[in-house]
Amino acid sequence: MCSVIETDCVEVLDRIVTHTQIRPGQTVFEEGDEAKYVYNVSRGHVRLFKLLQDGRRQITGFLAPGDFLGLAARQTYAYSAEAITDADLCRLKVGELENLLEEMPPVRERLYEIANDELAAAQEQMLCLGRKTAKERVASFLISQLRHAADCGDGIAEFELPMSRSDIADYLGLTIETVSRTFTALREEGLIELPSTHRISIPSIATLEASTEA
Amino acid sequence: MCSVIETDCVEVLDRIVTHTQIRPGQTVFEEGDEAKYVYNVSRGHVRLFKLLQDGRRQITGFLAPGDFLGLAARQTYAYSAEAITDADLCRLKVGELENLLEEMPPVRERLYEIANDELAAAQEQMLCLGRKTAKERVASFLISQLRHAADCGDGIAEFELPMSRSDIADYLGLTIETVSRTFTALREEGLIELPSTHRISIPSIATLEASTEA
DNA sequence: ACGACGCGTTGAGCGAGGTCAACGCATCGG
DNA sequence: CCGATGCGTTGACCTCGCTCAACGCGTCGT
Repeated sequence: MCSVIETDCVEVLDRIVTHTQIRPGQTVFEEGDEAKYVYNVSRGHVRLFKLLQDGRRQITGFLAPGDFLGLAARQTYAYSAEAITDADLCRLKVGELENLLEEMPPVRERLYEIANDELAAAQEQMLCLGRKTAKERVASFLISQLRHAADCGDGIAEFELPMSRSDIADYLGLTIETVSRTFTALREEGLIELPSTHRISIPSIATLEASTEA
Repeated sequence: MCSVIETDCVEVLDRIVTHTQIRPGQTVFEEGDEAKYVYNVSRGHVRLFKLLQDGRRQITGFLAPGDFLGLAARQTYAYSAEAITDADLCRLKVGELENLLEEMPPVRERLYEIANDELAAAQEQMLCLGRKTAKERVASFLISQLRHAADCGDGIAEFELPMSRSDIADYLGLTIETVSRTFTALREEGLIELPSTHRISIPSIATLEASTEA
């Protein structure tokens, strides 16, 4: 299922791609490593993050099946990547990717689009981190996770959160405790339901969306 | 000086580009506007930002001469843009840009690089907003502004801050007062000097850099 | 010349979210 | 079967940065 680039050329890809499996918590690469490979997530979930020297962590994104990893085209990776769940990745040497790009120019166009989508998401996240309250951040996060889940199938407003409270906290610039308290508060207000710790149900998307700002 | 794309093809550009001048505070475009044009800053400084309904503002970036505006390639702009100082922009219809891209494929490659640089900067900023203290944020900001200024000439560690305290606050996810107090604190610690309100001098870059984290 | 205004600074008090600590609950290995 | 471990929740307290307010200073229009 590495076919996300272009469904036509799966056979070409199969020849130059390596499949790997990783376990929860396992590192794909670390910030500063030489950027030899580009990856695509075919199963499971991955977190991307940056660390400060004293261990403070900022998660810059979560990846789901179909998402790319390490496209940044710099000499070294600008962030670290770890599996959240069991995951399958397919891996491609950056040199091979460049060959591919010369053979198939529209692929570069597609990569450009991906970069711009990520950029737009990053700017939205800056707004979140810089200007929203804890409640607004959590609500925004849940809405965006819902959209992601909705794309991948069912229209129903219930979905799985594969990441831990600690991951959510480090994504939203909060502490574990604040995330937990905010979930509880949202539940008590009837904005969300928590069938289990990692499962979210949203009775009224519009109402929750209203509490993502103002 | 729109020649930043490719020095070779200035003549081609001159035919399809329009020059405009804008005054401090004037809007270039607003979030949600139809993205008809791409711009390049040839003089002055510009701020990019997103707003919440109640007026809270997050500045996502500052542009200096040579920087591009509105490259995001979506249907509508994902953020607003305003002049900080008097500024000259050159403007290009997105359609024209696409023609240009087909004539000169390496330009697309360049745009891809630009997008990735912006993405890396955005991720660094997320780390700042999500996990750094006020002092660390201001120090990080000053170091990055210094690097920008250093690229554009003099190796000396003194430079101009074209933006107001309010802009800095909205970029760093702080209030005006906290920014002001932090400047004062950094000055009292000898980490920076303030020859005037919008002028910064850094006696020891290494020392200031050390206070951008941990 | 001068009041008005915008911008930056400083002070006093407050509150959202952080810190520290205890506890519940599920999972797991012995 | 049971203690250990990891994760999430809850409570009590504290602190960093926010709010509100006053003031200084430079600029501008009249």
